Amino acid sequence: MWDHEFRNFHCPTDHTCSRVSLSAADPSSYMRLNFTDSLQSPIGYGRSFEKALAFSHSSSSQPPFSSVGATPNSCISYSSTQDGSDKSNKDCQLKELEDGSESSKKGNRNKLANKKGEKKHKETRFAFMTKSEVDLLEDGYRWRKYGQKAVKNSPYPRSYYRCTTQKCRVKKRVERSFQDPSMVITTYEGQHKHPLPTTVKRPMLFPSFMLRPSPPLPRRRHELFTRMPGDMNNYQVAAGADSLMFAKNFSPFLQIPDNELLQDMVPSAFLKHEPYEQ
DNA sequence: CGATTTTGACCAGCGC
DNA sequence: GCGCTGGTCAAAATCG
Repeated sequence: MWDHEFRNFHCPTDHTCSRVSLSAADPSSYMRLNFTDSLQSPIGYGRSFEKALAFSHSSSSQPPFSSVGATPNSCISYSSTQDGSDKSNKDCQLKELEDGSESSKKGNRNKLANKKGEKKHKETRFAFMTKSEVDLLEDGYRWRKYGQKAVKNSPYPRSYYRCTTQKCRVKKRVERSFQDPSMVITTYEGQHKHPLPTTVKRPMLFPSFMLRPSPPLPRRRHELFTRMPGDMNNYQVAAGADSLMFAKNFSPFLQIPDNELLQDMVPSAFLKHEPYEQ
């Protein structure tokens, strides 16, 4: 069950992918992953999530990796360190975030970005699972749905959203696990470079409501689960929607101060605020 | 009436 | 080359 769920999150090769970069500002800080055999098993879904890996493995009593110099504004992405070589493990490489030009004209969009010999650039992705009744969790940003596709072997469709902020190219995908319909898989792609919208609703999971002393409890819960394939019964509850202090609960893998937020540690590469670039 | 969602069509990448 | 699949577009429908 779980193996299927996270097939896309595996390193899609049989290489040892053992480094997780934690901080965009400080590349020297990183977490080290000790992948289990299950993670190194060849898998069939290689096209997704090969750039970012943000799940922690909790099937053993020992944390599978420890944080080293993690910063609050850490970004989690993933790369391979096998032999220090890139040639044979392209699916595991870490790539820096880039802003490509937008080419959305029908019929031209992919041709322009995919000239002869050039591979289409893929933004860094970050994926996580939440337990929720609703598919779309509030993260403080405004999203516009631009597509929905049926997922193979699943009765639940995958929805595609784009950040509504002008010039922001961040996307996210939301799909419900067909093995455990209570679980929602959310995948962020790209990085926000603008502030949170001022008119947005209070985020359910992400932190703007932390600015308020005692926010009312949301009616729906979003619990963030972080784990890797293995023991389904041993996942980590990393976040509860009624509190953003959950970050400390995440700490078996990420050492986050008590007052830090999920936004500060997990999807920060995608949610962190930087001066808006016009 | 503008913003958002729905949905069928289209396109590219990949495997066979 | 062909079929499958994932991702995106854009017109129409719906919403607020």
